[in-house]
Amino acid sequence: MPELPEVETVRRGLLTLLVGHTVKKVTHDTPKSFPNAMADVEQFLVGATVTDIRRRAKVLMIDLSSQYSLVIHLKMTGQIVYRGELVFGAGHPNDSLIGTLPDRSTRVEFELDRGAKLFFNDQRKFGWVRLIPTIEIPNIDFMKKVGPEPLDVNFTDKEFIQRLQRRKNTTIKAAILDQTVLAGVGNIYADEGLWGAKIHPATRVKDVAENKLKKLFTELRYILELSIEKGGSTDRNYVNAEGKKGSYISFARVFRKEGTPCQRHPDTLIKKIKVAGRGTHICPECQKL
DNA sequence: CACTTGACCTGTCCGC
DNA sequence: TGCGGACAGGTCAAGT
Repeated sequence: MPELPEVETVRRGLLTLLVGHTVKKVTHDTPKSFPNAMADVEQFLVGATVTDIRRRAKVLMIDLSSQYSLVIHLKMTGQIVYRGELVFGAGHPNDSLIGTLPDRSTRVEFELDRGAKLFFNDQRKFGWVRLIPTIEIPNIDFMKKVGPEPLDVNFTDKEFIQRLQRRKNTTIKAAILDQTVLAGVGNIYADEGLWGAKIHPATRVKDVAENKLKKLFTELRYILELSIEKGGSTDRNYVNAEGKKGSYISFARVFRKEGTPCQRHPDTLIKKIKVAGRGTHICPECQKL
């Protein structure tokens, strides 16, 4: 769920809401969600001020004045939600969007100055928050192997094709979901991009013509940009930093559209199949093996 | 090494 | 209505 556009939307929200706040206190209910020693929390988090919010792939980074950062992966059901007296008062309409916090999915609660709070909620406990020195972020395993940012202007379609073709015997869907090939694409945008490029998701990479791969790159970039514009996709759990849902899903052409007509072939219904172990949505007419 | 599958979790939905 | 099982999808570990 939280893929590149969703994490980017959270980043932009936090940039406005969180930068400048000082952390007063931290509590968590699940060691798995926040595995740091409390001694580190006391020394490098409590009393520190938020200086910047960054994103790489689907990973969010909250930089602190202590030269440490909160590194966050939302995985499937993670949420980062800010609640501040300056933005939401009691009875504010946004309260109804996500309910009262903390709730039973709240894993970490950050108390901030000026009465504000930051919540890390995660129903399924796959996500995590880690406090690490800012300078060491590039050395964590994920950062060392993650591929280029799709929206980086220096990432050329030639390189995209080269990186994809390293996985020549796997399916094209598995290849674009592989974070070492390129960063940030998950199940929703994989399906949307493959429909846009008219490629069947189960096609082996080696069997996809280069002009189609080039088209796929263009489509993925277009879709990711459009989704950021729409505030991301809310399928089930995702909300932005203010607890609000995204609207991209209403623009989706195939994702969760099974049984509805294809936009290019009104007589053909979108079908749901399984590729690379994931629910996959296709138009059987424009995406053939 | 390349590739696939299962595990991690919990809530929801579907069929009986 | 209750209950079991399938499903949701990001990443890593373990398996082929």
